[in-house]
Amino acid sequence: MTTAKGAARRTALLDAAESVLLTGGHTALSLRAVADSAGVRLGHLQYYFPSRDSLVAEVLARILQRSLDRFTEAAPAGGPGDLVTLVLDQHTDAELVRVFTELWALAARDESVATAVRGFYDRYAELLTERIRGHAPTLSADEQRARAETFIALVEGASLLRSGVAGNPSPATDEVIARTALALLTGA
Amino acid sequence: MTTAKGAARRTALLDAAESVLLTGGHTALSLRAVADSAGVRLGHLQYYFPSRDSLVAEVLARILQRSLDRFTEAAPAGGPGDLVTLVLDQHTDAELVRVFTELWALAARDESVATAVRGFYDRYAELLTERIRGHAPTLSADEQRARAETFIALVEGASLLRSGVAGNPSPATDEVIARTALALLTGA
DNA sequence: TGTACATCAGTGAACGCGCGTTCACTGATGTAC
DNA sequence: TGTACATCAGTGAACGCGCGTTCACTGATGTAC
Repeated sequence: MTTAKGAARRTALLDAAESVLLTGGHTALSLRAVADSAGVRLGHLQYYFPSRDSLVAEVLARILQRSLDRFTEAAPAGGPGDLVTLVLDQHTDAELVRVFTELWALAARDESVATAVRGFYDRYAELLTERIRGHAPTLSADEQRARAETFIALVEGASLLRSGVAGNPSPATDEVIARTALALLTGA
Repeated sequence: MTTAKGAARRTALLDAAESVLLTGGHTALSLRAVADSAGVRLGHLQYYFPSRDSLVAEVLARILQRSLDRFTEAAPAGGPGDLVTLVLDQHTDAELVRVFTELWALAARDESVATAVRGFYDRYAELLTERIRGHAPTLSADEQRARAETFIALVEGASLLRSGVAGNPSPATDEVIARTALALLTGA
C-alpha cells in the first residue's frame, strides 16, 4: 500500500514528465530527463514507474482525461456559439496544441498510445454528437455523428495550422473556421 | 562533378530512406537502417549525405515537392467537385497520410523541417486560393485565402481521423467532409 | 512504551545497445597530356 | 594509344554519448506484539 508521501511523489513525477514532454517534445521524454526535472535519481523514478512505457501510459491518460473533463464541465453552459468559442480557445492554447501534436506522433509509433488516443476521440465525438442532437434533432443519428467527426477534423486540423506546423493563424481564417464549425454543430 | 552512377545511387538512397520512413516511422529513420535498406555500408551512405540532417532534408523536400506536383497536375481538370474528390482520395492513401503524420511530428521537433513544411502549406494554400478565386470571384482576397486555409485544416484533420490516430473512417463522415470542403471552395 | 520486523522510499553503479560522426583506407573511373 | 593523376565510389573500424533496464544496497517509516 502506497503512503500519502508516495502518492504525492508519484503525482510530482507525472507533473515532471508532462513538463518535459511540453518543453522538449516526445523525443526529449527520457527517464533521465524526467528524473532530473523532478530532482530525483534515475533509480528512484524507476521505483515508481518500473518501465518507460508505464510512465508514458500514465502521463498520457492524465492529459486525455483532463482535456475531456475540461470539455464536459464547460460545454453544458451556453449555446452552440459558446461551444465553438470554447473549443477554438482551447485549440489556441499553444501548450495544449503542442501536446496533441506530440500525442499524434507518439500514437503513430506506439499501438498502446494509439488505442488511448482513439478512445479519447471516440468519447469526444460522442459528447459532440449529443450536443448536435440537441441543436438539430431532426438529423439522422448517422448524420449527427458524421458532423461531430467532421467538427473534430476541422478543429484538429486548425490546431495544426495555428501551431505553426502547417501555416500561420490569421483572424480571417479563424472567422471562417468558427463559422464552418458552427454550421456543423447547428445543422445549418 | 557527380557521375550518372553517383546520381542514380543518390536517388536509390533517398528511395531507401523514404521507404524506411514509411515502414517504420521517423523514429526508425536511422542512417544504419537506411544503409541496410539500400544494401550499402554505413560509411558509404555518409559519403553521399555527410550528416543525418542533410539526408532528412532531401527526403522531405522530395516528398513535399511530389505532393505539390501531383496537386498542380491533377487540379486544373474538372470542377470543384472533382478537386474535392482528388484531394480526399489523396488523403485516403494510407501511406501518404502516414508520411504526413510523420512530417508533422518531425516538424514539431526540428525547425528546419518546420520551415520546409510551412513553405509547403503556404504554397498549397496559394494554389487553392487561386482556385477559389475562379469559383467565387466576388469574395474578398482575404476571405478567399481564409477559405483555402480552412479547407486545408479540414482535409488534414480528416486525414488524422482516417489514419486511425483520431478515429475511424465512415462513409457518412466522408460525405459530410466532402460537402463541407465543397462549400468552402465554391463560396456557398 | 519498547522492540522487532516488514515494507516503503531513495541511492548509485553498472550493463548492453543503437545512435551519428570521424577517419584512414582501397579500388574504380574519368581526364589531361 | 598510353600513362599519370585527380576525383569518385565504397569499406571497415572505432569513438563517445544517451538511452532503458537491472540490481544490490541503505535509510525512513509504519505496524504487530
